[in-house]
Amino acid sequence: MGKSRRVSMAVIRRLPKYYRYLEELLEKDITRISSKELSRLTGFTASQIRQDLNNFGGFGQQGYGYNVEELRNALGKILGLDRKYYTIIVGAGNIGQAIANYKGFQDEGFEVLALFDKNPKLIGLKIRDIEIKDVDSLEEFIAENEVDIGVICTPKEYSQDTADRLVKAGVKAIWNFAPNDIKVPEDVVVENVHLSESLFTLSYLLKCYSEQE
Amino acid sequence: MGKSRRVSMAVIRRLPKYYRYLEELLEKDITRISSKELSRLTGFTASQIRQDLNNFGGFGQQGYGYNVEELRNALGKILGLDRKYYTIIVGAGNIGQAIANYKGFQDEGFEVLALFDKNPKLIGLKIRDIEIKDVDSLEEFIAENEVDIGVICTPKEYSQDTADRLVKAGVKAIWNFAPNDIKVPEDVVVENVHLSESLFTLSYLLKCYSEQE
DNA sequence: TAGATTGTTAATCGATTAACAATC
DNA sequence: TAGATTGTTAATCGATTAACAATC
Repeated sequence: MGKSRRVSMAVIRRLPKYYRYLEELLEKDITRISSKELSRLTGFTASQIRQDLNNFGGFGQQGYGYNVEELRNALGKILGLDRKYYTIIVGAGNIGQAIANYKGFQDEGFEVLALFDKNPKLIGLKIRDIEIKDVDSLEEFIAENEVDIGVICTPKEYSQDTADRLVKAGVKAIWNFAPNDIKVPEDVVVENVHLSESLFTLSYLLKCYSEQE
Repeated sequence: MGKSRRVSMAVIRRLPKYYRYLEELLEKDITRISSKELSRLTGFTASQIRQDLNNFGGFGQQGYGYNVEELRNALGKILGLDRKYYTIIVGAGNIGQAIANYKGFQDEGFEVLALFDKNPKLIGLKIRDIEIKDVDSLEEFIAENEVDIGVICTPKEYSQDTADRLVKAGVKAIWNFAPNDIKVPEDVVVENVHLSESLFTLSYLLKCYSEQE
């Protein structure tokens, strides 16, 4: 049923933000919202919001706006949050452990099944009740468990090798925290979190602002 | 000397990636590179790369390309990486500790002076040799130390209050890991790392790919 | 010199904004 | 009904790509 033209990445990256604000509104027991009000919250223009949403369907009603709960649910479905995802984390260092510890993802349906590391001092330890396993058993684990998402938290030297192993074992989605890019086949999706790029952007902006004075 | 028209955010966000690949080339002792080769590495078009760089000056040479070291240094200067930054981290939970532990930032000139938390069990502990202090002493610390960047790693309930306090104390740049947006005055720059938005984008993309089959 | 590759201008493409008829 | 606000089309704006003269 893929009737629609492909939705642009610019739109897609705004969806989670809409979803987040709708969750917030729902918590405050607000039942309806107009694109104008949503514009004030998100900083996007009302026109853009209506355009974005209409990529996926007409969720609103003239003269009324949008029902918060309906729109939240619709966006959740669009984002694929209406199901559970099983994840594993490769690299049980600082970032790997921090992600395993973070409960927010669990609440949204992303469950961490296991951590993997090659450091014998870490293997066998538990983060919450998630075991750190020997990375040598990675393929075996994936073969025996449904793994939807592989999270790469290794140093950059191992990120490509880890990606290759995950892909070969059948993982179709990778969340990459290693500070370099990885190559994967076309049917595998990668989302990068390049923290240093984010930090460098901040330092650029800070420089610009201080020069203005 | 602000001669140039303002550079678009799209360009700015590509600069750290150029910088990263140039560092990599330098490590491999490669001395020159053309926009065409850089295109192969980064995935951006050669035309775009030349356009991007020419926002800041003519770093290349016809028939030759770019000198890797020169361009790396030029980009480092543009990004503001030719100086040291003093940072503090507010919120010494999983993510706060992970960032404090990560040595990569230190190597690029970002030094963590202190962590702050309100949990008495954490106050007094050290991450590497960085002390976790009582968040009540935040203002005092900023008054007595040069703090360029404040990193917010608190739960979402405290992010706005933390931002307000940092801003009031004179901090001009905020790196925000809390899963919500914060409001700051115009002369303060904020860079968000919204991990759940990143994860939701991944789940959207995974859904799209699997539906195609 | 001939070949390569830049810097830059012009052309294209896509995304955002504006406008408004439809309608709740 | 009158007012509000959507969905959608058209207009604008900005970013990317193509092309090529300049020149190392």
